[in-house]
Amino acid sequence: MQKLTNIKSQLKEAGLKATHQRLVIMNAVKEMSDHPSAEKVFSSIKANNPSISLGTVYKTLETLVNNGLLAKVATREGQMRYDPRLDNHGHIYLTNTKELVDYYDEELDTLIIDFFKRKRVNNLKIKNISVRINGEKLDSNKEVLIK
Amino acid sequence: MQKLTNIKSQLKEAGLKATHQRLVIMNAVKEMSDHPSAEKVFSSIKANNPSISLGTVYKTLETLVNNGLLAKVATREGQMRYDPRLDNHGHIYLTNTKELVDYYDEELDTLIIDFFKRKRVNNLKIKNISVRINGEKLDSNKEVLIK
DNA sequence: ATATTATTTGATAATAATTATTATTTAGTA
DNA sequence: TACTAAATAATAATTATTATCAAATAATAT
Ligand SMILES: [Mn+2]
Ligand SMILES: [Mn+2]
Ligand SMILES: [Zn+2]
Ligand SMILES: [Zn+2]
Repeated sequence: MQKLTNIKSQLKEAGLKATHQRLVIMNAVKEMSDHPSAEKVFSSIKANNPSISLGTVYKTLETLVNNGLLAKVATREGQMRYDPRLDNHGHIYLTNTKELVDYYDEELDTLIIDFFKRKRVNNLKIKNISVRINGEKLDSNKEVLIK
Repeated sequence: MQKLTNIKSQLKEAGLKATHQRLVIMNAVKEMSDHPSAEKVFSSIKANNPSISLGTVYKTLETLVNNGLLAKVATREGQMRYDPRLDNHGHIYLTNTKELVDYYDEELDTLIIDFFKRKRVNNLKIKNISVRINGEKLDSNKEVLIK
């Protein structure tokens, strides 16, 4: 598993100890494509790592976020999810399945960036602008796609 | 107070009993311009209405949302806030002060709507699209404004 | 106006998600 | 291989929110 070696160096680079727990948790978030919650990460790793506690999962995810290795995003219902993609992108939240799907579109990015470039922003330091699409997944077997 | 009479008819129209609690809570959300949490609504009304309980505030806000009289929006940190504005609009979340500020812009709306009109949307029924701006408020006394 | 009744409320308990505490363990270093 | 600061496991605590249910009340009928 070459991936774990890569994660190991990411941790080192961030000045974090490369513990087994961090490797496993970081790897789990990267493998789960739908922005897992802490609970989801916990249950995905527990078969192979029964000794890792839920508290450690929460604390580790927080550490990874604070050190810029993961992003954190709230669902419309207010639950926190973890995102291995660090670049700015949008999300589609499927209200019926609670899936959170990435949405990338160069053109939309440009459109929005250009739009705000033309605006006067008073008393605000913008950190990021994101588009969120809420909707219902129609066929739960098929993928959601906007293209 | 003419406002309360108006709220009363909104409640009736929605098929809800116009209770004192509902009038007071709805009025409080409308008066507080920064999308209050249930706790904030509770503390804003408790001086004049010491008998209204926090549970009632939560349940009433939920009822008002379910009947289309209020909207509900999660902050980036996952807490729920209540919004008296029902039309589709964006929000600016001020991470330092936790204020949630409305952002209206016709032009941006049109831009986004037109953009998605040109897209193929597969297996998804879009309910709404919103733009969220996260940033830091620079001077806590002055207002945030994008124009 | 009063009685009737389905709804709503207040008090309280319960739950869900997350964070804190602390003794024990471990990764990185010497 | 030993040392030590940092991390973890187990557990308790907290925060935000929802559920329960007996008592109160708004809307309707008399
Ligand atoms: Mn708008
Ligand atoms: Mn929550
Ligand atoms: Zn994402
Ligand atoms: Zn708003």
